[in-house]
Amino acid sequence: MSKQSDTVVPLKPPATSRGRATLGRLLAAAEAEFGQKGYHAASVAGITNEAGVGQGTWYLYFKSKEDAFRHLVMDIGAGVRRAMAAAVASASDQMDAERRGLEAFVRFVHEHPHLYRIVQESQFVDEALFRGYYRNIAEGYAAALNAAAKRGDLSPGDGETRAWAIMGIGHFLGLRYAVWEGRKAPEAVVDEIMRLLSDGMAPR
Amino acid sequence: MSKQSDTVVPLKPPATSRGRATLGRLLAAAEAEFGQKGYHAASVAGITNEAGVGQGTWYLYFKSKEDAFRHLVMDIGAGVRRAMAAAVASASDQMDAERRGLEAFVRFVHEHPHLYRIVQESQFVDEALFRGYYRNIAEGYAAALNAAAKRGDLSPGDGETRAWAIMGIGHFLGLRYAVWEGRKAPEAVVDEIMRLLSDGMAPR
DNA sequence: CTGAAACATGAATCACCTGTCAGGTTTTGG
DNA sequence: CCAAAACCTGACAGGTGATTCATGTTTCAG
Repeated sequence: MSKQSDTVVPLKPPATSRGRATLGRLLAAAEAEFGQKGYHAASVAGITNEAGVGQGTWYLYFKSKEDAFRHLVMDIGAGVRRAMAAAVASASDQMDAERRGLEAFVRFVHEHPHLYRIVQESQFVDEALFRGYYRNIAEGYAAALNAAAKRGDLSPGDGETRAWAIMGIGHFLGLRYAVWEGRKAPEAVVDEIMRLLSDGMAPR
Repeated sequence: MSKQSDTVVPLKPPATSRGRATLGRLLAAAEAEFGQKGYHAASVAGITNEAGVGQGTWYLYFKSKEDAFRHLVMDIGAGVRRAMAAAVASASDQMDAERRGLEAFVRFVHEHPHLYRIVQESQFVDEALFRGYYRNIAEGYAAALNAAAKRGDLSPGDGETRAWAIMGIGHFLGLRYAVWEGRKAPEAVVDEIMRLLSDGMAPR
């Protein structure tokens, strides 16, 4: 689960419960600050202030501002993958999985309103982190789509291209509704998208 | 064309050709610097330095750092819309227009590699600017799709939802190929996307 | 209870940034 | 050619920011 995480995780996990509480407040404050202001405009002073601790305390838990930011991006990526995998597990067929995945994604964004901004800022901090975020999602997704096509659950077609295309649809769906309007996607909209995905929009 | 632009355009257009040349170098340097480093990490000193002019010169042409950035975002948005409108004008039917539009978009991104980063940074500078960028594109697009559906050039369906979905597909297509790999989208990939858009991927 | 380990602090350091300005240089209209 | 307009400059004023560190305070094992 935390293959890469270990390289950026806090220096040492806190040993006392006081320490764990402080780290928790610091992480929450960091997510809010990075999400609202972006990486560069966010300040360690602002984060520690919001968390109610002294500035020096930050460096007890993180090697640097950048270190903490990486931590956050990878946590978010893992969270998205976990939420979607869970949602899709109980699908009856692949088109059903698509709908559940799309809805789970928008729901996750709705619960993590800082997700987009944090992920997008990551490209200015570490391009590999940014690309990895999407590639990690796309990889598993493409494999699932290819398997579905092979078993006849989808028409034949390249899973990788389909995966990125559907990620794009989900991205803008989440942006419009969860991020901009703070709500889940209207059912009519999801229905329309599912029609597009299943039957396309060419005149019959 | 420049309804909003006027409010942020350089104080006065340069009167001499020397002035126009300097403004041009400044704009080019600003696009590169903002694109590479992001809004907050980019510095006026860095831009003027790259443009080969004194720092004070910047303020002869722009009210502030933010002003220039807005200028850039709106220019880019206008450029995208213009390029896509031109590409689509000669389409024979709507599905043909989709392909031309998609290809024109990726081509435009390929020619303006800083586009994504600049547009994405705009949400930390001025949320309305960021949303406007996408809404401007989506509006015209949705109208075109609705008209096409009405005239029977597409199956019936909501143009707005379709517009945002296809923008999402285009966004990731441009990201993967034009931005990340510096090339146009492979034809096979565009073909696969067109199949998805025209016929969907449900098993027949 | 006690000493060591963990945790906390905020002032100080050093770097860098935006926007201004007084003092030039270049271009242009007449 | 010449005065006015346009353009250019880089040092500076007024800030902010990340990170360090000397100096405490709190927690906990034994």
